[in-house]
Amino acid sequence: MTTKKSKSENSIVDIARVLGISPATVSRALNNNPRISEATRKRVKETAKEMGYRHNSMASSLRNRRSNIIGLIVPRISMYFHSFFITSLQRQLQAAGYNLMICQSNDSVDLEKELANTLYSARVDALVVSLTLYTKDITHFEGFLQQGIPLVFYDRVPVLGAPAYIIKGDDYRGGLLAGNHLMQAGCVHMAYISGPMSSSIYQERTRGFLDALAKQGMSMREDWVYHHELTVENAWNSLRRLFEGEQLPDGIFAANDTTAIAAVEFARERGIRIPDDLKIIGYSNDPRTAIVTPAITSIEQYPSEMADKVADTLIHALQAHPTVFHAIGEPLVCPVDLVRRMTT
Amino acid sequence: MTTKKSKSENSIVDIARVLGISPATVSRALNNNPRISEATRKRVKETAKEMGYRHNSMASSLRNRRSNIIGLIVPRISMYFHSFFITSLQRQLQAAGYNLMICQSNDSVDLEKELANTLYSARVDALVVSLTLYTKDITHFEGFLQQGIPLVFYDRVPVLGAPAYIIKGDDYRGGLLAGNHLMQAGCVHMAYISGPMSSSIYQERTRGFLDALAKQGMSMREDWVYHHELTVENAWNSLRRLFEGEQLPDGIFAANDTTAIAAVEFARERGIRIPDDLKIIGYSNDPRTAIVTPAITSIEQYPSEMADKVADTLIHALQAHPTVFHAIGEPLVCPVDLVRRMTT
DNA sequence: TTGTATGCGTTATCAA
DNA sequence: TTGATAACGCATACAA
Repeated sequence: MTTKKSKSENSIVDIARVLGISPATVSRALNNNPRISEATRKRVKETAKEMGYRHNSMASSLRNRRSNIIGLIVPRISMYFHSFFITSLQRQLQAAGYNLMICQSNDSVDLEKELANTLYSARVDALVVSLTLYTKDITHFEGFLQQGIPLVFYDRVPVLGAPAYIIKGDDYRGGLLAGNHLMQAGCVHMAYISGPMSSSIYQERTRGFLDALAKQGMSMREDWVYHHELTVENAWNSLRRLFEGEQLPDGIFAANDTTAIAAVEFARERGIRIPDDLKIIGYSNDPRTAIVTPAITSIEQYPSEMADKVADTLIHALQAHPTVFHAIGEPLVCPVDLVRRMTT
Repeated sequence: MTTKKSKSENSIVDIARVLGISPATVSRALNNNPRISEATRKRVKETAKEMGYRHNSMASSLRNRRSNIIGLIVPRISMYFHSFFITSLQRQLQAAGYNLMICQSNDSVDLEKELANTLYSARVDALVVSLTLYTKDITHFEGFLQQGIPLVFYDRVPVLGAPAYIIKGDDYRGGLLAGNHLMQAGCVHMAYISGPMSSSIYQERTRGFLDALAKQGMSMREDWVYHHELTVENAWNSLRRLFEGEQLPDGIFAANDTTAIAAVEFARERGIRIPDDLKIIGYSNDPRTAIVTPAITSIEQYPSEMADKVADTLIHALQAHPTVFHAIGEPLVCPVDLVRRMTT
């Protein structure tokens, strides 16, 4: 490899000059426009290669009024669910000729707003968003709607709905499955550690879980329901409080796997036997749930399949396809499943 | 309702027309050019806001010949090391006004080439790359060098060097630490499960590990050294072969944590006691090593700190700073540390 | 089949 | 302090 810096770049105008033809012809030849002769096309492409020509996406985007870039705002790239979602989404979009501009909100509403504005200015052709835990107001996405730029919310979607494409997991059913499973396993005194109710996913998981219990005529001690960000530290704090009273819980529904793992470690430290004395179920089927001892029962969300749905929706919307893949504002709900392991 | 067709977008020309001033003035006002009066600036900004104006990065990029986009090619976004590296890098670059275009090569050389070309055409201002396991030829990055576009390799860097910025972990020392630690823990019959030697990181970890042993006058059975992609399946295959002979190993250096975790699970299944009968050390200090039982000793690579170095290098290079942060072609080597847990 | 002319929206240069 | 103009590189409508 050499470092030799060549003179300034060659444009289609330079190629045209060299070949003694017009820039328009060069442009058409390079874009495989059928109205150009095979001979010219070949000549142009060869010369372009020789001259080290590279297509300028910025100029092309400006002229075409489309960037071929799709924006993605995700709370945290390092979360299992999102990292697999992204991998799958990117593969699909790449194949369709789009590039992904991935940004992390880090669960900060302010940062989410800033990123939305940046991507708006960057003229992304579409925007895909999984909201922060605390996003209530979604006016920072209004510009996209007004400009008719396809907007897709997935997983953590606006609580109050939105005139956008909405693709979400069946969190209600996930909660229901968790509740039913714990009860079938014999739990009578259940605790629930959930994320903040400002997020759609925890609202629904909570509703599903409580409905499951209610259907069996069971109710929960209010002080055994915790709502906070589901970090390791917060989990331990809640677990300590949960186990400081007389009555001990015999089942815990942890609304994410990080919390479920913390619960397993907490139980180990306290010498609480799992699943005999305490049953635990997590959420997301993070691969970590399979490697801890005992392996944790969890709810699978199929991130790749959800990404496929998002990609399909995007591609249809971007091509202004006559039959829309699914209606704007009508949530598309993706299935979830219980994965039973050793903690229940 | 009138039939007035709502104009899709307002440009600075539209703002200029409304205010009866020139587009140049509008541009300068919006860019906080000091040669514009405070009054005008305020008037322009207010009107821009009212008219729902958004800056067009494509046009601006074309004119300025810089996109403010930095390309990133990473083998797999879901690997712990890379996902934390990305998070940190993105925060830094965001703060400096750059957007990241993240792409995954999925350890495919062909895809890496394609992505390099795409990002080249997309006119990224700089490119950051961690190579696939198999990339030997790096001519697909030559265009960047020829155009003087800053090119940074990190972690998995070109084996033969390159006239680019190179930032890597101290894999040689990591291997050395692993070897010394196993020997200090009393291991005499060690096995080594490594990734393909086509990758810089495994070359160096291997060299370090073998050097450590050699310094103590120890050598390794050649059939106890495995080289393959470090997946769960491959790990189990190698482990099975490793334990099918008469002589059993008393120590394993796994060149990544996925393999170390597999080794722990394998030992559990076989009833091999850890660390009594077998000691295990992994690489990367993936958080998973801390949650398996027993928790695994590993080598910390400090991904965030490496990202900081990459960000510093990029920002200096992009500003054509007189004092370059570090010389082109001279690898910047980042420290690693041993994190001792229960498997040694 | 190819050429001419124009404009996408912005900003740097030069002039006023 | 502001304005007029040109150009960044490309792709299209229209003309030939």
